[in-house]
Amino acid sequence: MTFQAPKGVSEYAPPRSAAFRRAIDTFAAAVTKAGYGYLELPVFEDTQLYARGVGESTDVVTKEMYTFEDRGGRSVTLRPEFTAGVLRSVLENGLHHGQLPAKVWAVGPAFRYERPQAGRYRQFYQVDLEAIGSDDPLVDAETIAIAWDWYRQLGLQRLTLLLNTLGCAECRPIYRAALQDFLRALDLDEATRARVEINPLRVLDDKRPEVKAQLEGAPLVTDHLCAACKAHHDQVRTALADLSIPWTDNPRLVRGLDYYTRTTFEFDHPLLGAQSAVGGGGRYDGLSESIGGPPLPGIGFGLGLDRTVLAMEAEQVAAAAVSTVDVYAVPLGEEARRRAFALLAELRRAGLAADMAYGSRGLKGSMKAASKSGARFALIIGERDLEAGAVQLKDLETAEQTEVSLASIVDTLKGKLL
RNA sequence: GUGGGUAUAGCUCAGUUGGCAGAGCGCCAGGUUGUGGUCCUGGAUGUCGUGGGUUCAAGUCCCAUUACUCACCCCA
Repeated sequence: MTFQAPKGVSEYAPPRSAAFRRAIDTFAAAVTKAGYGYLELPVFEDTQLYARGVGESTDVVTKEMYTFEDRGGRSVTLRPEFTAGVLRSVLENGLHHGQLPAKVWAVGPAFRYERPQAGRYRQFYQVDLEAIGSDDPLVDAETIAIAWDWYRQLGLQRLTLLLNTLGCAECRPIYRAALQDFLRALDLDEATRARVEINPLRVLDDKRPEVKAQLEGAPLVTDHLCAACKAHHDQVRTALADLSIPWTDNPRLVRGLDYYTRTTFEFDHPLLGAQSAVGGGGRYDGLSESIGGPPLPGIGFGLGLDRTVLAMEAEQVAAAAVSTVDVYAVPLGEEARRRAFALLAELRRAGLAADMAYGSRGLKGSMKAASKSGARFALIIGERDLEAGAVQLKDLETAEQTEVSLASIVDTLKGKLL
């Protein structure tokens, strides 16, 4: 073939796509029950929204964005994450003027120009959820619980929830200065030294052994929290404990986006190789103002669907392709094909899932197709049957076959299947 | 952006010191003139990633290139 999918994109064809769909459908049902409304968002935004929202110093903005100029000379960027666009939409649609928090969710692809590897794609999929306009720690706990329960519903047992707090505008600068003092004394490469000056917290996240070793005695946020942040953090943890959700406190958990304040969290899976974070999120109490909105606290998460599917496969809980049809018609001869085709539509209108053997295959081949379709019943329609005004109804599990009149076959099947 | 590995049928992969392009699975057909799953038999599908080079001869050796893949960085 001349064409292949662009480098680094993920795509889902049957039977793998079943797990992908199930993940989305399960999420949609769960968050709808928790009061979240659906947001259908553009897949690209004004480049400045991400530059200012996500943060000029982040890798996402400096080297991973799909940015281009449209024909009108506007700089637009394929979304590298959801939160900035969600907040923009909430503000633009005035949802923050209604009852708070404004609770919304979204799903779809996001884009980052990176070198692909296991679990990391240039076009990847996320479900996203945001609660905007409340600083109640119970809202933090609610979002975490929703993510946790979703993973459990999908059958995932081996996830670890990592939890941290990054402080607020009050206490973070003090901690930041203390951390910088510590980091400047270390033996670090040039890129990391630069990061110490721009965003020292992210140095804590470094996974290289030679750097990790030096970080042993680094000052921790949790020791520099103001009273309000400490109380907030404690209340989040108490709420999680009340829900029997296990977590691991990780004072080194930073996350790569600049807007996070207070609560941050991440879900890690042990079987995914290097890209082990299947989802993550946190609070972003200053984000609204940084994109020109009113002061408006918020919290949310993005959960990676690609990595979730990989985790489901690794834990062997990905849905096996289940039968999608109940009835499979097997016509013999041209006249029978016409009648079967019409009957098929009738069955579907009656609410039954039905398919038939298309093309001119022999009876044996058609029966094989019926068997492979996973249908419970085969409907054999031959010339002899048509003359008798009947069809042969075969139960493909028991191999039991009965003759049913054409006039009553739809009702008969409805009786058996609905 | 940096480093390693791989590329042969629809899929998973074998292919020896360079000597006729292979297996399993899947697909199709037949065994059974109107009956699936099991079984048996047969069949189709290949620019051996691409371009060059060495050689009487290249899937195999050399060079380049592209794609895929894993890891670093970072993140979903």
